[in-house]
Amino acid sequence: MARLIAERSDVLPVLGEVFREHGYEGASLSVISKATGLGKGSLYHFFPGGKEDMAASVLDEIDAWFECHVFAPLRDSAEPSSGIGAMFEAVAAYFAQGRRVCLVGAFALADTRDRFAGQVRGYFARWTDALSDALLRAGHTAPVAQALAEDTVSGIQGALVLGRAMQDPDVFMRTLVRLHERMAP
Amino acid sequence: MARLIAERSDVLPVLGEVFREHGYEGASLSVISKATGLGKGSLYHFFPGGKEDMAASVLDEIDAWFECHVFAPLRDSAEPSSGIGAMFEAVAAYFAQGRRVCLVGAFALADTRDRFAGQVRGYFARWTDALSDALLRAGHTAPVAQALAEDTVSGIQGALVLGRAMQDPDVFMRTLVRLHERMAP
DNA sequence: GTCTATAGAGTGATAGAC
DNA sequence: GTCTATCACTCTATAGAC
Repeated sequence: MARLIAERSDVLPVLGEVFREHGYEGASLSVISKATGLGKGSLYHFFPGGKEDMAASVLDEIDAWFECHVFAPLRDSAEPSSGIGAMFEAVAAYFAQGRRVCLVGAFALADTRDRFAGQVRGYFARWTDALSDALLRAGHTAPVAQALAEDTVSGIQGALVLGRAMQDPDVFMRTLVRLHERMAP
Repeated sequence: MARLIAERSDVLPVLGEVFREHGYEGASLSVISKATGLGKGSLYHFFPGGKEDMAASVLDEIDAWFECHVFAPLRDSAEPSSGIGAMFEAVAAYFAQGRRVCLVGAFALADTRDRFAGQVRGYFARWTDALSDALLRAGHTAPVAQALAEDTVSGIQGALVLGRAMQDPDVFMRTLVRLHERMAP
């Protein structure tokens, strides 16, 4: 019954949802095993480092997705405003209009921060840097671009927290619109 | 050896720090027992409902602190701007200038959201309502007051996430200053 | 004797590693 | 699937205050 269904890359999105729903500690191997349909043996074959390996791989995958759909457009768009527009669209889609939580943000708040400090920090550092760069090219001064970038990235995270807390995804989309409007030069 | 040291109310702040540091799932009874210096017997005497009871009591205590130092001043200050000023001061102190995380926000992002949904939601609902009320009395229109209140509360949460992620507490204080400035009528 | 606060051995269940 | 460690929790025992 070998090599029929799964590849490591097929498992990562499922793993991501499990960690999002249950958190790192709450995602037990039995929950993971059930969600992925893989036995513990297969899981340890794909992720020799166990649960920590799984979470780190999920963070890597998230980072790659944002690099491709958010950070790169911010840096590389000829027209910075279109890169910024792409960012807001990608973010709205990725977080399912506020119904989905940011795993990196959740890891930052929990004790998982220390365990995955480098990946957590890198994700947010690259995001704010890329956005600040785009805002600079859009005509803002360096300190304004820096402040706006910080406010926007943290505003997105805060809206995800508040939306989840209030059980109202609209909070997220409303906030996204206002954050975008504040960037008008 | 009875009735010498501890009262329930003495234990709550310690419990709060334990949950902040380790999260709900990560705060095992042995960690809690060690941190509080209380055996399981005492813990279950004070909190018959076990760990869930402990966390709910901590949330209640946090709520009471904010009610006293944040929500009430927002609602009751003769001069709304002084209530708002008091809020920013209390928030900076409570979150230790960004070195301390918001337990309610962390619970909102994790699977604990469902378990403590009412308390999590109530905390944020009362905060945004009280702030919106103060902003209204400060001269903003109702929709602007509502939007500003939402942006401010979520901005505070986001700054805590970003600051923790970047391991840079200054992010929080910078953001607090900017959030305050945006409220100028 | 009764009540409250305490400690901690002992429970079955379940965790993650392999 | 097997392993050991640890989980949340229960229960018994006991100290002192009334």
